[in-house]
Amino acid sequence: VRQERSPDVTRRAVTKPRRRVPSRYHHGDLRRALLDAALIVIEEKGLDAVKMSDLARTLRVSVAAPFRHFESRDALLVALAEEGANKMVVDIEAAAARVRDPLEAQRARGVAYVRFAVLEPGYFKLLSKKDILVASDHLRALTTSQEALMEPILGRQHRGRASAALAKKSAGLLAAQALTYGLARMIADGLLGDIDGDDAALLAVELTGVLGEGLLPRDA
Amino acid sequence: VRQERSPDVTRRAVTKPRRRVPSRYHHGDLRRALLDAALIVIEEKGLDAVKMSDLARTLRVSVAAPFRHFESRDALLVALAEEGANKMVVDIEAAAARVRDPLEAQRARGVAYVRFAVLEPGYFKLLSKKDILVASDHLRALTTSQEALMEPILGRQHRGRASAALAKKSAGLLAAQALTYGLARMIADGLLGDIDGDDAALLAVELTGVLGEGLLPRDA
DNA sequence: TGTACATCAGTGAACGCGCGTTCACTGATGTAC
DNA sequence: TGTACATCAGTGAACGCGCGTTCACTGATGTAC
Repeated sequence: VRQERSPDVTRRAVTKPRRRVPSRYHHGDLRRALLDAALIVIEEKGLDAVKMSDLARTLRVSVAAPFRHFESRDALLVALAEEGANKMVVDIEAAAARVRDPLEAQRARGVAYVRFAVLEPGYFKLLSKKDILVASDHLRALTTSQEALMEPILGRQHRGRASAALAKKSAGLLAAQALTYGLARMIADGLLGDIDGDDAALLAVELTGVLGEGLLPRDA
Repeated sequence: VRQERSPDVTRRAVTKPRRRVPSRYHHGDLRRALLDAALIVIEEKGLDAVKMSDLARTLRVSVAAPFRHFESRDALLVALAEEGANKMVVDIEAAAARVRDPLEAQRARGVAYVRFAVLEPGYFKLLSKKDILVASDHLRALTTSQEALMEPILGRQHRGRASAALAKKSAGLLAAQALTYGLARMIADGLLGDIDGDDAALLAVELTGVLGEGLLPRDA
């Protein structure tokens, strides 16, 4: 009994990426297809343009079918956001891992972040919707790092050099984040027109370069 | 005849800010009240929460009444955005005018921008909706400055020192904009939690300070 | 000062559409024997 | 290998609600004479 099932399961797993063509009744992998289609809609027309019925129509499936795979529209978007968050983290850490020096690694993260915003505008837009991020513990974790950086800067009690140094370091980190976040958002919001991933990365490199060296003349 | 009207008009203009209390049939200034109410809703619950019928209910007026003053919901939002854009420009230029040195003036603009984002979160959110900005020539003009900065940076043909210098200057300006835009957006998007205008301004001062001096140690 | 009339800014009821979601159903697939 | 049955993933029709917008109307206000 088990002998028969086991190979079956294996074969299916192996051939998974291949289309199952078939009867058009049972869709190959509707769940996957819904996520993919939604992402494309977000890229092209924004989050609000994602309609369950449109997705169904696009995939030539009845309007009720999507609800076999997602409890609600929100659930679909949250699932998509989680995929996006994973991809983003993987991309960014991969970029950082290629560099030894910690400061350069941080810079590489910033560049990768901007690049991600350009290459995956759908995911990026989705990941900047607060109400969607809040809907999942997994996603919430992504966004709770920045606040800690402010404390040393805003804390009025700069007693001693240690805390002044900490404030300076925090300000540097936050400046770097604000800069990369700002650049990414400017691009995503269309303020810089259409640009490709390479140009975006180049901009990120140049701007973080400015941040490193400073705007003011260095009169030794 | 004219003698009678003239003083009337004058008196009305002078006492305009005062409430006209009255019959509750003719609302004192429904147009103004609608804009104010919409702004509050945006601040508290976001743009999508602005419903014409809710505004009407809040102001104790029938659902049809708002349409006597605005052709459509969109028209109301555009009018509000125009007010916001005016206020923003006034605030920013006033801040810049207080400073002599051009570089410091630019920095003051950045600080004022961040402050505006915090003090007027409703206007700020509204002004970052692309489809609303596009709806008015007046607003479109606000957003078409950045793209020009990219050219010198991205232009592959860095022939001669002049263009290299230009690229450097553009990179500096764009870095400053990205940084302030990023900080403002981080705050508006709630990534930094609740902070007040003074803290926001302090953060902006500190971060632009970092940008001025540079992150890397200055080994003379 | 009083009256007629135009105009403005409300009312209240309803329309209509878009869209998420549900329901009872049915065809296809996999498993047990 | 063939048959019975459970289960899964579809269908198609409809519900229902939220909300922008419209329509014919009416009360209030200002102006002309």
